[in-house]
Amino acid sequence: MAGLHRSHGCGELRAEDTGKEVTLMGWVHRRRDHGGLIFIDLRDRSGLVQVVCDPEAGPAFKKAEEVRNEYVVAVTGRVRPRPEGTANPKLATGTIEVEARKLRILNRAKTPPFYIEDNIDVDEALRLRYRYLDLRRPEMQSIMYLRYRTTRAIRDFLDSRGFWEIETPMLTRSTPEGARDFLVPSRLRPGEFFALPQSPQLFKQILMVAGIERYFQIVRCFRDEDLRADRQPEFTQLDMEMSFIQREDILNLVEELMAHVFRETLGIELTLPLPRLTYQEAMARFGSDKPDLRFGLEITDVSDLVRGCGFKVFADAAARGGVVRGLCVPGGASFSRRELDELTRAAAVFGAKGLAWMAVTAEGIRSPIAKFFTGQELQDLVARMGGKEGDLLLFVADSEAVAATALGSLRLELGRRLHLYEPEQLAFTWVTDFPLLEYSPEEKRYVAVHHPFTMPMEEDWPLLDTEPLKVRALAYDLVLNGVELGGGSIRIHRRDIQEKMFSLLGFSPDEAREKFGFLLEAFEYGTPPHGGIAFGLDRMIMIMARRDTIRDCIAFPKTQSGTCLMTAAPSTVAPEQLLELHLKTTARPAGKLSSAGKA
RNA sequence: GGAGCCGUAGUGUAGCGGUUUAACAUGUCGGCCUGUCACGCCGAAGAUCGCGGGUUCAAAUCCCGUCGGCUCCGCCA
Repeated sequence: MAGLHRSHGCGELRAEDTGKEVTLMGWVHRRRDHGGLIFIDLRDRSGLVQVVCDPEAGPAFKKAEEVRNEYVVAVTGRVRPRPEGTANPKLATGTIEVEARKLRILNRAKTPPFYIEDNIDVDEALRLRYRYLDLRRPEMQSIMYLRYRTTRAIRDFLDSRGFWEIETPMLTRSTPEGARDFLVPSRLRPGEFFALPQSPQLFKQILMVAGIERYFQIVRCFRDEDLRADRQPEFTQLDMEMSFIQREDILNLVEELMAHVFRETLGIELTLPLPRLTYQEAMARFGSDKPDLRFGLEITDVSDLVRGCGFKVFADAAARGGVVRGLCVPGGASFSRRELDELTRAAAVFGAKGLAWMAVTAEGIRSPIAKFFTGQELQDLVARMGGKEGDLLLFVADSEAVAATALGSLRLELGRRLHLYEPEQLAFTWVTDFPLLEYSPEEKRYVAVHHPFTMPMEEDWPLLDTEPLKVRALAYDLVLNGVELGGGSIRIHRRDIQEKMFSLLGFSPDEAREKFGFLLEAFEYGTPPHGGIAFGLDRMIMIMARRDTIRDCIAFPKTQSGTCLMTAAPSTVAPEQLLELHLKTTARPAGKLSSAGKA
């Protein structure tokens, strides 16, 4: 490197730079050796440029013969226009090239196990094992850059609205409720453990007691649960909390935040206000508490129409307090037997015991169950569901919850299959008025749908004593394209309501003090009304980058089994380390992970 | 905890109706080549068919187990 100073990024050079003497540093993307003339596509973070090594131009040519893909090199030369007819319109730098005078090999490279370019078709395990090569690919770099620009836009916006970013502990206390904790043993306190935070929930509320008024944090959170395409054991939240506000204030602020972020990062203007659905509506119409509003295909309830019908499955479901609901699939009458079987299987995954269908044809209704209905009943069903010739009516008869979720998942499957939406579309919606409580059969008690500090809606307070399951919470989720981006609530700041809540959750005052003592104590010293929200940043980036998994939006993600293929973590540790921590394991460790380092 | 899909040269695939020199593409290495940009042409090397066991005269191929990856259910206040 001595004496060499990088003057430009490879991708920055343009026709205006013609004649300039430049020094570039980057990776050899490709070498085209014509014997007497060598082309090198040189790549760095900014892009690609063609370097020409001509024996006449200097000693670079000799060096270029040694060069291989992914070698790190420095090139000094002059920018010149490409000869007539040799411009490359596919490259931003395609009208010019750099005539290399000097070329220095800064580092050699082994041949990489996959191409360093976009749209590669390799096993994801290989990409994860060689993540540093994967991240060298332009599409991955652009996601990392998008992620950085997004957090910067968030910070800019919240700063302009008077929010302070404050850090909260990573080593904290295990609290009941919620996901499984990751535990960290305390060396100094034998037998005791810290937990990694599932979210900074309690701390941010205490910051409100502390008079911070407006807090945010872009913060790592940890949940020891099974992974999914959109779930990692460690993930990043945008966490916010505000004092002296009401629900509307938070929703409005978040809408402006989203509008700012999408404008600054993607140049997309959102139309405000964002749509809103209540939980009830979302479940009834879309069969989901995170409905994908990029397309219609709404669910229709026909329970009343089939109550007395001759088809026992429907009539019984309606009579026993269940529901019969359906979807009208445009053009679905042409589905094959096999496609119908697939849909039935898809519905079964979510607990539906069966899927009934009726095809609307020119000759009338074609269906294995048509014979159980009168002509009038069939006519009413088709009319209610808006069926037209060529459509397919699908029905699920079950409890309300099963019918809703089964049809909700069918709806998504059909939306995808029938291309009912453009993948590019962005459909935000708020879902509000979540139930405060749900009943847990395993624990035989009520559990909080959101969390134990969520404020019930004031008009439902009387129901707390009579029908707690009907109480709605001042809780809200922001949903984008069927993905839950985040959720929050107005918090309880009144002691009597908090005590009521604990008693509904089955905690005695002593238990509540034992589990949440520090928060309850803080609340006794003058708590402002407050509320907040938290967003899954990884998921947000996933949608913005139009990816199918958050693994693509995290620099170093874990596999579905929670391991890191690059570092081979987790691993066993030295016996002395365990001894120091006063730990003894009862497990035989699983098979060793193979890692790049050991290969 | 459960269901499904996948695992064959560095990479992506074919072969799976049991007997093949395990094929193709690409990459790699060597040679030739002064306007290519997925450069081209010629040649070469490269595979314990994820691992273990079983069935059989014979297994990449069939069976069982196991490991790893992915998707989903449960789980994720």
